[in-house]
Amino acid sequence: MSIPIPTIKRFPSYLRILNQAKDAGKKYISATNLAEELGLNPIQVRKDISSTGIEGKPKIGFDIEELIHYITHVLGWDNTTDALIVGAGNLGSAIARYDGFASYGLKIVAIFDKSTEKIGTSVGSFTVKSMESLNRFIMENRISIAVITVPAIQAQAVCDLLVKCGIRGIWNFAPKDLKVPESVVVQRTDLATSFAVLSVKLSKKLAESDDLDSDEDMI
Amino acid sequence: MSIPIPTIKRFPSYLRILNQAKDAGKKYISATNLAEELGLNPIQVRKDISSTGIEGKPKIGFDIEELIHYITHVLGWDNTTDALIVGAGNLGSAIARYDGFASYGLKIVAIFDKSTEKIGTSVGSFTVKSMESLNRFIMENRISIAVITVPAIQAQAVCDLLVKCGIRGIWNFAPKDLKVPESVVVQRTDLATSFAVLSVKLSKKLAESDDLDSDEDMI
DNA sequence: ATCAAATCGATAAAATTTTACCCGTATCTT
DNA sequence: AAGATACGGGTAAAATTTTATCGATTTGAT
Repeated sequence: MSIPIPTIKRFPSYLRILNQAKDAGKKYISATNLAEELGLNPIQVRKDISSTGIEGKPKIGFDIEELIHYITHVLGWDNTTDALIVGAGNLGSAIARYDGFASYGLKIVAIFDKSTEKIGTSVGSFTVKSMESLNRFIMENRISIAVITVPAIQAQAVCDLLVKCGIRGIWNFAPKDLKVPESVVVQRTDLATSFAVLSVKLSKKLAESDDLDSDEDMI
Repeated sequence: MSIPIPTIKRFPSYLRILNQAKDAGKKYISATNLAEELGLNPIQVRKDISSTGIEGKPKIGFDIEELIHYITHVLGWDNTTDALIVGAGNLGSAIARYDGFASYGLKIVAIFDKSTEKIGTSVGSFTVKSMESLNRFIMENRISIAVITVPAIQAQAVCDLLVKCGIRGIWNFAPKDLKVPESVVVQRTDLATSFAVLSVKLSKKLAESDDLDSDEDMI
């Protein structure tokens, strides 16, 4: 019944390819095709798709529209959710200006910062609001998702405040593991984590090619 | 011998806590302690640490300095690697201005863009360079890592160019699954993927608390 | 109309990752 | 000095995720 997290993580990539294929005028796509496009195992793609309950046709593949519809629904991206950003630094500003969230069903509606120098200035189409106005804003606009882009040292305090204001989902870009009550969901997006994987894979790869080099020398 | 990817992904978090503890003047830390700090299972922490070969002392824990040293080494963060950014948009600029990469052993040394309007302008402490100068720059400075922050539609072309120039590791922020030769490593950092997980967990959580609410109504 | 090729779906095997369990050891308390 | 406690380490079990296998189905070609 519940869909594995790794599958959830692949869904956005599927969506990208599917939308691309749809735009290209295609009506069906096979798991094999999707897999090639993403560098995945076709069997895995079929399994992922099967978790949505959608059925395909042998020799044809899956109905693209149907896949898009169901995956979007499973991700909850078919309804737009309003969110706010706390932290108008480099990253927060970049996120505020990014216009690609619409396709994730996410709509940034405000950005907050505690610095008096930033309050009132504009970031993209927003005017930076004060932390004092945060509580009221969340209540009045029934916001349930917040994006944290403050420095690590302030992250927990901001998080606590957000939770107190009733925020239920936190997308955390600060390099800090936040503690929240059981009723709140935190998802961390950490550059360090991502880069760690790149670092290790790269060293391994470089070591491999060094090995090859020395092998070749021996010929 | 080879360390599991999930372990690698947890290492940066360990490092953060360890450095924090070190700064607080502590000399030892237990797996239990680390686990609490990060919301992990202590057994898992011990297992992760055991993959570095470091041994702890019962009732005391692990030597913090030693842990920091080994984890940093495993991640290859003990030597600084130069990297460049391609794409001086919002995200590229934010990354160029971010000064936290030093602790990952990563040093951004230049930023490139194809837009004639951006070339020559400054982003943080850098001056945006032209794509024409990319090849020469990579050669002369022996760059092996590149960060891609161009729009999805240009990502593959930029990637191909980088590979041709000899780049071996690509940190891809574009929402696109890049195809590269076997000798090149790509790591994608995708906002959509991260947000997908948040979306699904949040809907589940909200559904749960709805259930609770209705349960309570029945009392 | 028959056969080959492509693909799906279900089940099971393999691989990976997480968690449990038990024992030994160092420290602290009384 | 004895015993309780906190913790590490090793082995094994459990859970999760990925991959393989095989039969069934649809299409297109001969």
